[in-house]
Parts: sequence; C-alpha cells; structure tokens
Amino acid sequence: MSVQERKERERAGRERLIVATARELAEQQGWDAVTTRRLAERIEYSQPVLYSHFRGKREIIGAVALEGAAEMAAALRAAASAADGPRARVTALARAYLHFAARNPAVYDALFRLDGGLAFAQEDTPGPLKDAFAALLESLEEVAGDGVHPGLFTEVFWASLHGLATLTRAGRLPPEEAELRTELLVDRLAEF
Amino acid sequence: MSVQERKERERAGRERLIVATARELAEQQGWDAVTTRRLAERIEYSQPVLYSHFRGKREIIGAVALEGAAEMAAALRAAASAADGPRARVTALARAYLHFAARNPAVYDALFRLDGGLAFAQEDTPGPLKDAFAALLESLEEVAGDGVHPGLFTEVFWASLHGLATLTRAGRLPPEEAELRTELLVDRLAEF
DNA sequence: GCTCCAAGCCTAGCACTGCTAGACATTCGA
DNA sequence: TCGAATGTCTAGCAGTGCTAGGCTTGGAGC
Repeated sequence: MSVQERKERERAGRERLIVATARELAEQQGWDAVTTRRLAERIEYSQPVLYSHFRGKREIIGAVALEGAAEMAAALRAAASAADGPRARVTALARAYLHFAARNPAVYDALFRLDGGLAFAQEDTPGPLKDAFAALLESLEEVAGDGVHPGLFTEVFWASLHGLATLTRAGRLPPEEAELRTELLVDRLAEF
Repeated sequence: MSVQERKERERAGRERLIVATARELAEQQGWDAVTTRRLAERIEYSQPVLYSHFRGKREIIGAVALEGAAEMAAALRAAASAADGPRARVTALARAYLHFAARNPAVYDALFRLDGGLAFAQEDTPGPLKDAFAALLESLEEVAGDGVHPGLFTEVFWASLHGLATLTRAGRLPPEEAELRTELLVDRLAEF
C-alpha cells in the first residue's frame, strides 16, 4: 500500500511540475513557446510523459487556467475587502482585475482567450471558475442598481474589464490612459 | 507598356483572390484551417506564390482585417444613420457592432484578436482602422457626457462591446441574454 | 522570325509542431 | 527467482510556415 501511495504522490508532484513549468514558460516567452518538446525538456522527461498526465496541450492550458482562476479570485477578494464603501470597493476590484491580467498575461490568456477545454457558464463549469465569477459578484451585487439582475450586471462589468484588458495588451488601446478608462467605466456602470 | 499594365492588373486580381479566399476559408472552418498549403490549393497556385504577395501568413490576416474594418465602419454608419435620436442611435450602434462580430467571426478575429501586424492607436495606423474607430466616435461623442473626452469614452465603449463579443463567442457568456446585456451596457455607459 | 534573357512559377525540402506506436527497462507481487 | 505489469523512451507520423534553386515560358531586341 505504502509503495502505491508513494507512487501516487510522486505522480501528483510531477503533474504539478508540468503545470508550473508550462505556466512559467508561457509567462516568460508566451504560449507559442510552450511546445511539448520544450516543456518535456524542462521537466526532464520525454514528451510521452506529458500525455500520461494530460490528454494534450489543451488540457495543460486548462490546468494552468484553473490554477490561475483560484489566484485571481483570491486577489479580487483581497482587493475588495481592503476597501471601504461600495465605490472604493468596486474601483479596487476593477483595478485588481486589470492588474492581474497585466501581471499574469499567460494565465489570463489560458483563462479567457485560449481553448483550455473548460466549460463556462454551465452546470459542469469547474469550481475555481465559478468561484472567480462569484468573487466578482460579491462586490458587484450591491451596485447593480434597482431591478437589475446581479448576475447579468456582473457579466456586463466583467466583459467590459475583459475588453479593456485584452485590447490594452494587444496594443489596440494606448496604455497611458488606462487608469482614466477604468475610472470612467466604474463611474458609469455601477450605481452607488 | 500595355503588357506591363495587364500583368499588374492580373497580379492585383490574384492578390484580391488570395485575401478573399483566406477570408472565406477562415469564415468556413476557422483561422486554424487557413494553412498556406490549403490556401494555395484553393487559389490554384503553389505556396511560394503567396509569399510573392505577402511576407507571410500574418500579412494575409492583416489584409483580411483591413478589408473587414472598412465593412464594419460602413455597417456601423448605416445602423447609426437609420436611427432617430441619441438613445436609439447608440443602441443601434451597439447592436450593429455585436451583430457584425457574430456574423463575421473570422474577420473580427483578424481585426482584434489575431496578430495581423497592424499598428493600432498610432500615427501609422492604417486608414480603415482609424475610420472604423471614427465611425464609433461619430455616434458616441454626443453621449460621452460633460467633461469626458469623447475619444476616451469611445475607447471604453468599444472595449466593453469587444468584451461582450469575444466572451460570448468563446462560450464564456450564455448567448441567451445577449440583448439584455447590450441594453444594460448602453443604458449605463451613455449619458443621454 | 529567331534567339536570348529575365520574370514567374513550381518542386522539393528545411526545421518545427502536436501526438503516438512499439520497444525497452525497471520494479513489483507471487 | 521468475513472470508480469508498470513506467519510460526512441523513433516516427502527418501536419505547419517558409524558402532555395531549378525550370518553363513569354517578351524584347536584332
């Protein structure tokens, strides 16, 4: 029994190593640089080992996404709880979201831009994803406004932040006025 | 002279064929299916011919993007001019934007998600791109609100629409309430 | 009308990608 | 100690974007 347990532990450890390495590599050189060969080389195993843990590259991206979702949820909650009053809270939330996207571009891409084979907005959506959305919802429901469904409001708010995050990083929006845009968005969308 | 002119005409025609075929293929089966081999086969030339017109696949994407930008600008202006009053105009604009994104996913990706090697928000930004932004600005400046820079407001509005468009299409947002989200966004962002 | 040359095009190939079949060790249970 | 099962690796497939170099063809000059 103990032998089997040790093996399972080692397997789990290697799986974490794969995910962490993929993330690190993606964060350093972009997801395009995360090839199965390079990833295998970095973890010091051969390529087929990757496929004994994941069905393919897509699932590895999905694993990075789940890890990132948990971190993002924590970051959002930390930012929100450190602010006093609805306005400050929502502003802090928006800043934290955009900050996370800018600081962890590879993770953000795994979550919202790439195909990690994850289900969204469905019954079988993985917990961490639901929880990240819940983290947004918690701070936003109080500013959704009368007669507006909090979930729907959160979706719109989230989509707007997502648009700012992606367009800014893709060079479609000049980064200088990012703060001004954030303030304008919060001021208009939320009802305090 | 006439021979040379004919050759240039034929060359230009073939270039249009390449762009149109790439777009068609991308719209039918997604950009991943647009490989240089498949594209070459469809235009009934060999691969190297593509490289005598474009530096690479990226430039082909860029060409599709420029074509799409002009169409999008036209669609936005048509929708806006058919509406009476600021509120109806902005709503029509938002709907037209999201409709274009949904109906021309490949073109939309070429424009805003993929790397087509185009400069954005800069001096050397290609005309069609500037014009598409201008089409948004024309209808939005009247609802930007007091003391808010129209350009900045347009950027925020655009980013929000972009977020809705991409998250909806990526399955991150349920498509059912798309219309409700659009209305909420317009109601909150614009000041009538 | 004939020759020659240059432009235009294609075949073949490079280095890379994600992924997998099958051979080879290694380690465990009887 | 032996057989089997687990684990890992080598080698290879079909596909990708892109390019070097040879070949055909069509126009220009005599």
